Amino acid sequence: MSLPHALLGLLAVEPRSGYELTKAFTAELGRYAWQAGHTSIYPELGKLAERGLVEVTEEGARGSRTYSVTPAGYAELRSWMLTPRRPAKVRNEQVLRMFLISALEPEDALTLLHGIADRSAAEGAELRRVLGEAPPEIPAGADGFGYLAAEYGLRQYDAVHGWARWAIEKLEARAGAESA
Amino acid sequence: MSLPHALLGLLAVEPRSGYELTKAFTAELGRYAWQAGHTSIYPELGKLAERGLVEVTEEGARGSRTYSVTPAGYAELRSWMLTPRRPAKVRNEQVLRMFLISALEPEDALTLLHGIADRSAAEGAELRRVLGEAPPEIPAGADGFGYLAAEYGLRQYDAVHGWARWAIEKLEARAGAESA
DNA sequence: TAATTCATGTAAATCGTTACATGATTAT
DNA sequence: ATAATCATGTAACGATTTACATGAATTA
Repeated sequence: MSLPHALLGLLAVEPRSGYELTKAFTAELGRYAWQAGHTSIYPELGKLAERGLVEVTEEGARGSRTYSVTPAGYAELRSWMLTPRRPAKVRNEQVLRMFLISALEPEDALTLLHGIADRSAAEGAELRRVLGEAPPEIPAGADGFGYLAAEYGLRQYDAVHGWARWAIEKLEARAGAESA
Repeated sequence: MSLPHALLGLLAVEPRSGYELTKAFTAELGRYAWQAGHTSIYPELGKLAERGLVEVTEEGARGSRTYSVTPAGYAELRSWMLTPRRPAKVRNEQVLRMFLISALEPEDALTLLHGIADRSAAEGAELRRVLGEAPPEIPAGADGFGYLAAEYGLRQYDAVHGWARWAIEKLEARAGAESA
């Protein structure tokens, strides 16, 4: 259960409300790393506050509460970040599909692989476009957040794309050899 | 909830018992794609059997039961494989750490990145060694399973390694600029 | 014959998602 | 005024994990 650490990490970068945290999980964070909805975030913030790892440092309009990490919270985050437990929790529906490709008929497998190749190329290009507008160095402090993540996403798309193209070639070679 | 599809996929490649399926989840499948333990696998097999998507095709020693996919089960698998639902479920503790790196002090961030770079290099090398012993073409049928997955893992390690080295360089450049 | 591995299961507790619910503020 | 967005929450259900439990077959 890594949700509490995800929240501590986001709040360590910058204090936020539950609502703002929720938005972070619908962006890249939720897309590549960890998903969570507001119905798990709000109760978890309550638990973290009870444990003294976060605290409400500001209350705003519409009953919004801005949370910050406490020193104890930062210590907990740091410990979790630097001591990876094995095995790490992994769950990725897309990757699962890739692992199961051999279960399909070759024709279906190729259809799926072409879809993966096309999508990874398109999303990589889009991300590259967005990154092209960003500064060439990592901005200091809170602005640096997302910079490393974006580059990770980019390399991820490239890796998936390369793999899909490779797999297509291999499958087509096999099909060719069989019909020959 | 992708567990039923993971099971259908594994059984479509080759009929297995719950025990054998459990072992598959502790190997690469569980490491990169989807985790599950025997306590969720056995009940799920029961549910799939009730729905007519799998059936027991063999009973062996020690009460073991070998399951196979039915035509209906294969149809369900195929449909799930070829129509990716958005957003896909993603949960990866290691990737989460990467996303939260900016929350750490630069010194801690570098420690973490060096650890990631070292581990991805070592695991990539090990996988490369294992793959070096494999045939250069995808084996037909059940033996082809794992071949695509292994190459995916390899490219994954390379991508993570490249990213970590890039991030280390960027962070060191920033640290240098600040102290200058 | 003792330890290990094979092989399956249940129960309780925890975690996560979906559906339901409310009200304040801002933009059109 | 109306719609959209901001902002928080609870309840019920479903999924997952951890702990508990059993016994057969194999290996040392």
